[in-house]
Amino acid sequence: MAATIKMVAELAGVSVATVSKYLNGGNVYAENRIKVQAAVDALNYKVNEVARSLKTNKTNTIGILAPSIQSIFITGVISQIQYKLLECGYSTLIVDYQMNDDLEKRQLDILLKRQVDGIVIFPRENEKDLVNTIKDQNIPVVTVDNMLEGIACDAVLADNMGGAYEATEELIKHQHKRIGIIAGPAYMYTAKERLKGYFRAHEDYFIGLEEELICYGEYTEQSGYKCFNELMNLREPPTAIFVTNYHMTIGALGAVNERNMKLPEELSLIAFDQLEFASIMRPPISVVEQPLKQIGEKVAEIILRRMKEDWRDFPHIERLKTTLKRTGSVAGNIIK
Amino acid sequence: MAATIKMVAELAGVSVATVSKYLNGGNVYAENRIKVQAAVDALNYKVNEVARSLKTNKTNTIGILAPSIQSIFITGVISQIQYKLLECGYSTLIVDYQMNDDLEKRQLDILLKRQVDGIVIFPRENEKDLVNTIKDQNIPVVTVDNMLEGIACDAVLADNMGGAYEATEELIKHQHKRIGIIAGPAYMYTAKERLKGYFRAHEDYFIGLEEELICYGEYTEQSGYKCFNELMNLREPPTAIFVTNYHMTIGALGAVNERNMKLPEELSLIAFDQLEFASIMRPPISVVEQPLKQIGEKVAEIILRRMKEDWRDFPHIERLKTTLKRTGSVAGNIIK
DNA sequence: TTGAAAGCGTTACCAT
DNA sequence: ATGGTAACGCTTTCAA
Repeated sequence: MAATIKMVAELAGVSVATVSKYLNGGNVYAENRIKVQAAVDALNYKVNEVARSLKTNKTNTIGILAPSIQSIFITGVISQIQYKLLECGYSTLIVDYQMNDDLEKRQLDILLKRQVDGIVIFPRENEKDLVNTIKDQNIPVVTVDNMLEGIACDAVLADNMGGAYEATEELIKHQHKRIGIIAGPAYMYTAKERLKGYFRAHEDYFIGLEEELICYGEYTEQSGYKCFNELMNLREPPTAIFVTNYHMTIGALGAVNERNMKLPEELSLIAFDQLEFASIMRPPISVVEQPLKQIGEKVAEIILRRMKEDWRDFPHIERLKTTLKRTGSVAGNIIK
Repeated sequence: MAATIKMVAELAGVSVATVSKYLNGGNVYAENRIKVQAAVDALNYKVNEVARSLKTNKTNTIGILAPSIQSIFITGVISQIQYKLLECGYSTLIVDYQMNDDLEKRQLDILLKRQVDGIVIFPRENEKDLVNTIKDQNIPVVTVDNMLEGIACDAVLADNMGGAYEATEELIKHQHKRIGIIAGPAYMYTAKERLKGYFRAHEDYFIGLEEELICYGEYTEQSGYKCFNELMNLREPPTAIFVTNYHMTIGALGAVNERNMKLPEELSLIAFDQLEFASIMRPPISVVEQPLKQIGEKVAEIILRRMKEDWRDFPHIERLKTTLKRTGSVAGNIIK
């Protein structure tokens, strides 16, 4: 049976109120401080956060609603959020909805029932209702890696357009004119932004866009594989391909192997996302990396501010710079 | 302001006791059921789990204490645990101690203060004290991917010895006689077991062990790189290498590239762990995979049983079979 | 500075 | 079946 504040008070010979004040850093006679601390030690007392939460109406917990916890992007960001929040005395309740709409609702419900003080959500597409539900309860919410259009909500994401622009530009500068893109689902904000970066780079360098060079995948390995083959089966295949996320890159590289193609001689390739294995591929894969740490830090910072009722810059949209890692998967003469 | 049970009771014109009974599936007049449900809907009432927990002394939460949530092994297992527990109405509070002893203690403290009903821990080495602390509080605890020796505790892990045996045997069957191993830290249980499998296979096939072929890494990328080079710099280097975890495999493969070596012609290689990229390497890397899902399921099953006070088979040690994926990174004539 | 007591939202006992 | 009420462990107000 765990010790309670009452037991501590009795052992120390003071009132419960005094113990509470001591524990929360209030003014207590030096003499009593010692007695209370002795009792705490003797009983190995630990405050019951459940009771505290009920009384204070604050759980010091923020919920994180993620589509999956098996993606390095997501866990990297979450890990950083956790770390930052921990410093400020907050815990995180992470729930994973396995890309399933129903489960997502249930999981959000759980977070709400547990009275989390704030929510971080990695939306996929249609969670406007969810976000509104949360806002209705006056719970701060920050979205990550996506923007829910037509809704006022803080959001933190990578500069997807900028990153995609940089990737495309890198290919263009290597003299590529026919650049294929394996894009994400047309309804996803990040996918749209990445595509936009690809478009802009073409415009800026006066290269015409070819419809057939744009293939929409589903951010999955299978679709990456399929799109890659579609692009390479064109009458006039691209000389370079930009793959816009991790899983599709795996699929595309599988197809590269199957076709026994040599990178970068036969094809230049550049990817978007965190690729732990990028450096050990032969050749290493050039990649536009997202700033995981900074994203996590920014999310934590914003949600902490909101929980302190600081709404000055609401809604805040933060786009963080990506990093292009140039390695050996892009070939061609460099112009410029 | 969120609705409370009292507000529901008032609106429905019944007592809070009746509402509570209704919510918890007790016997309530059909007429009242309807009235209460109507009030619940009207107010968008959601039970306050914090208050419920205080009263029932159960949080329906289990804590997961992991060294990091950025490893696919760990997140794969956690994801499965979450999923299974969710079905039974439990949530999971995941905390990540970033391989840091102090942080680990703090995080455990948080779990305890939050009154979790059970704890799953991925220990590294010296968490016997921690586990005892938990047991002292009568909180069920299950360890994953490690065995704390000299302590009675449920444990679920891959059959590390069997998997390592199989990997080594695979190499032996391809006529390799000088097989290097990049082992884990000598103090880690899983590392010891994997090494033991390597030893046993040598014994069973009457191949002498060579001290110099055993290199102890730290389960990190850097150490994998370093060990690989040490092995290949031997006067008589191995013809095959068994790398015993994910990170060291990345390091080793980096060294392979740097040396511009051709797998499997110049060296056979086999790895242990989940390697998402194994199949897209050229050649694909043969790998002994851990049964993530089954590990997660088993953990959930055991902790659920313990929380129900079913201690029949305590302490239960479960070793789950690994799977050898044969691909193209092992060469040699096959004997059998 | 201290302590008695109210009350957070819920459950569960017990009388009705 | 229903409802009044005590109790869970804590914080906070207010009087002393």
